[in-house]
Amino acid sequence: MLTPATPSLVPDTRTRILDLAEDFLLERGFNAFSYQHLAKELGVKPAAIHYHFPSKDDLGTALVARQLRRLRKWRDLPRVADLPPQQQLEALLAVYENHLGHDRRVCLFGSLAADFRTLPAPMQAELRTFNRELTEWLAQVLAVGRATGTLRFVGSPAAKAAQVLTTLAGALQVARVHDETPFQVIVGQLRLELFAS
Amino acid sequence: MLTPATPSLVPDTRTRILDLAEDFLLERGFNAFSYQHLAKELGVKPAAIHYHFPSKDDLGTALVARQLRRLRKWRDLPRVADLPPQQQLEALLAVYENHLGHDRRVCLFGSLAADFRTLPAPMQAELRTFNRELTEWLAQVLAVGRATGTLRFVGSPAAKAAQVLTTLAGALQVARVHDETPFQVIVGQLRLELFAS
DNA sequence: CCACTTACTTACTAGTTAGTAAGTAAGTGG
DNA sequence: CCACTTACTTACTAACTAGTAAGTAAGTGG
Repeated sequence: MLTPATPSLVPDTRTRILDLAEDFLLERGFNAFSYQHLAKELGVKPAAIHYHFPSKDDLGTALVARQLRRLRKWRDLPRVADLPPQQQLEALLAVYENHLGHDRRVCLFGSLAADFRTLPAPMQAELRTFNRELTEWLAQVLAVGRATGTLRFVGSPAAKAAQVLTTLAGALQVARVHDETPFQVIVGQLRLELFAS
Repeated sequence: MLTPATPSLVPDTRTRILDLAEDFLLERGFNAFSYQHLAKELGVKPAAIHYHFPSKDDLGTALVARQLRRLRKWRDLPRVADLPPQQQLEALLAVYENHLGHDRRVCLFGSLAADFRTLPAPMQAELRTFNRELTEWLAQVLAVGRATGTLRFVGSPAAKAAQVLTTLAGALQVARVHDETPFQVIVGQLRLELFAS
């Protein structure tokens, strides 16, 4: 085999394409990079990318599908799934703080929402599923957290989950436009309101 | 004059370009429309648009600058400035609900944040000013509202203002990806938390 | 060892992009 | 009435876009 099943230090080209495309997507937006940009940076020809992902639509869809698989894997990880609710929420906040530390990358949702209507239908569908599953997960976390007295909020868990996730996605966008400060301020406000004192 | 100073039913070409570019920007994103798209829809040649806005950077900057002028005008309008805080907040929510009703358009900030790093520097600067002034205005509204007992929140008015505006921008993006429901849910949650019962 | 697959490169097409230069018709100001 | 300005159109360029077709070197399975 040219591509070993055992993970090596140098990932195969397909993975390197996905990784770089994700970089471009989260840093510049889906309509702001081309196969030429990818090819040049990877040291291959644009046609090599067309070999792995015949069209940019295929590439974009693969990108969102991979992120959805990551979400499901992360959510079901024992070190996440077995945590008490307030620590599950902290783990979620850590993911967004990690984006912030990674050159103020926005999250996948925040990078695709504005261009949503220009995206291929399968990509739109995957993104909807991604957002829905993440919201449902957080709603469950919030419901248990309030029931056990470690988290505090008014209204339904579903509404609060939608609000919190929307705020987090937006906070990364604000961080990009200004600097890290507003993100820290907004997340500080979320902690202040959610964590029962 | 070819272009009367008195506002007519048919705006001049420059204004028609700005209006249509704003449509495209809020519906598809800055990197997803071209001078050809604008020209075709307006029934002019692309060079006519270059005449009014030599480069797309100029057009984009004019777009954000106009929105900043609108914000200042709206904020200082007697029918807004003279309102009690809770009604000023309602007026702000009405602006976002109006975006929702207008084919689920995202707001200017939400449409530019993802592509921010691909934008010309003057456009970035205008967007920063726009977001800063809006946040400062809302912080003041919240401060007065809490002092007079009509609005309720913990933490600083500045932090709460940043959080609320970020949530509103994000809520329009979520509405685009799904439908109007999550927007209504998120704004309902905001009202529930902010308006003193 | 030979047919086949994988992972590319080379070479190309047709369409789109922003942007420019030159021309022009219509109106304006002195 | 004439020089000038405004608001365009026509005609063009150079670069870039996604995408395709054909070729090829290296490895794989029978």
